[in-house]
Amino acid sequence: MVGEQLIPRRRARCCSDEVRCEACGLYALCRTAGLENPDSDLLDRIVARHQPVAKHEILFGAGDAFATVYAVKSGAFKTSITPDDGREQIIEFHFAGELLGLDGIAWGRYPYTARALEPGSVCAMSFDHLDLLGARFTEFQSHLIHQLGGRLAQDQWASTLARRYSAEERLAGFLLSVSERLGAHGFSADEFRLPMSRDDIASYLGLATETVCRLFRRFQAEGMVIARGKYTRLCDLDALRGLFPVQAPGGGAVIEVAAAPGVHALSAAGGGRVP
Amino acid sequence: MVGEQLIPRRRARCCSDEVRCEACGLYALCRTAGLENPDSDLLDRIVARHQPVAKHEILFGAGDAFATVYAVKSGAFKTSITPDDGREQIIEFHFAGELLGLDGIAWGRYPYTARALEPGSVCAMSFDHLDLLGARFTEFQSHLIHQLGGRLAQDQWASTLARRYSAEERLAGFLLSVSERLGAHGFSADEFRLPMSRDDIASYLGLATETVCRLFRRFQAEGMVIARGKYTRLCDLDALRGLFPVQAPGGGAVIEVAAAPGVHALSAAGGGRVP
DNA sequence: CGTACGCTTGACAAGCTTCAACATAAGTGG
DNA sequence: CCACTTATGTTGAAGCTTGTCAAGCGTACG
Repeated sequence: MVGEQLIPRRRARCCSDEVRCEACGLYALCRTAGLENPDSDLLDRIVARHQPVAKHEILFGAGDAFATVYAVKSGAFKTSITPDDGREQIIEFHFAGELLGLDGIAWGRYPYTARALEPGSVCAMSFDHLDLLGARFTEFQSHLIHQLGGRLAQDQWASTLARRYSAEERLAGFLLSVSERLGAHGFSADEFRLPMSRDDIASYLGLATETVCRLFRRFQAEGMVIARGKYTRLCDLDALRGLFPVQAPGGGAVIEVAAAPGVHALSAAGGGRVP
Repeated sequence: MVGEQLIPRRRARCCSDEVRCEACGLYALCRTAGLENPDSDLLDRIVARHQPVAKHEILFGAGDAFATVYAVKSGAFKTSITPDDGREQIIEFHFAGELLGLDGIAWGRYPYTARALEPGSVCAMSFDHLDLLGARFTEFQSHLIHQLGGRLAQDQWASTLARRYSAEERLAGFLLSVSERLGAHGFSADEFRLPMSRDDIASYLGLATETVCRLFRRFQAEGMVIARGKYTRLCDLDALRGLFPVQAPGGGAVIEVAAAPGVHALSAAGGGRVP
């Protein structure tokens, strides 16, 4: 009997730094596994919740056997690979509410290393004992397919972004993307802490650290942002959108779909919007 | 009763330009739908096989409702979007044996346009009547999850490639990727026809057409490739790998996994290799 | 056989990286 | 709590890669 005690949908700190379950990428999967039923301990056998993670802690390493999908509850992570030349290449950043490790499903191993950018917590869903789900397994898969499909479209987009655009456009696109993703999970969309270093941003965008620095300075001189260290405020979203005019397809769709109740992943075209 | 007549696993032209079913990305899904049983017409109600496609023909357009996943049987396709500025941006190329349209699953619409680069044929799997699969639906989903996971890892990789590397490295990586993908589906890995224009390659790699031209010429001058128009021969794979030292993760894994019999998608860590 | 499109090549300009030096912030031990 | 050390961030100048513009060439297709 763990029940509500371990599922604090609304914690004391309402505007806490921890994402609500309803806004988490794992929500649909957890719900399938019995989240809605406090008496069921099925969920607890599949999902280890609220695991604290220290800064710089490694969640999984490149090549580790795939067994778990993580959801970031609070804090932020980076995924990266380190080729032979030793220079770390950032693959993606992962903020509260987003999933980590899905890419390992096909290969059976995680293709990159996941490391915490700051202290935080995760929920860990074990994929080893999904047979416990029984009849719910099919529904579970449907939600998983939705998650994968959404990530696929998002990554195609990020890939295209990186190829086509100039340094200025990339940084604008990056800031807008962070803003949108934080906003989609219930955090402030125009004022936040960028938990990663300038080096990480540069690696992610395929630029030199110095270029990122200069661009932050220029954006600030032009009144578009205020950047003091990791603290970042987007003052003029429209100006940033002017620099990066293309809207990401399905940016927030992952969440909408995942949170929509009763969606049949393979036939529904997005389902209804979450109020 | 169509049976074997419509499933020519070995056509008259053994080394035909058409990929074998066993090497096709849809194979595991087709098998689930009854490919192994010639008497079953279930497959025919779900998959429209060997549809001819003319050069430049559009398979689906950006924004069209998602209903079908295509497998390229022969020929090649490009997927692209055309933003407001009117300049077409290539998202990805798709060769024989590869899937098209998976990205539409989450959004319910195809996020880009798919167009034939040359005359070819496709198999079209309708996602509207999957309820026909009945008890096999779960297995079907497992294979689908594998496909999605594989594509996810591959796209992460392509994205990273585009960001980090110089023009020279990108073209080397591109040629190696084409080589590997063609080889994985039973075609020659060091001598092939590049069906797309230099413009398309440039757009895909985020370079100017002229840069791609100059690089082809330089590669040829250095004896790494022979390029006469679309005909391409990779003479020195090792030299190319020297330019682009990082191995793509799970490059051929999609096929291996999809073709492996009886793999349970969510638990198997890659399964056995296909002989 | 002719025309149109794609491909190739050259000259120049711009943007970004690299290298180097310095400033600031974050961590560490006395 | 402060001084020291190390990592991270910022700024400037020089050079190289790549894009842009312009023109000529080859080839494919009607």
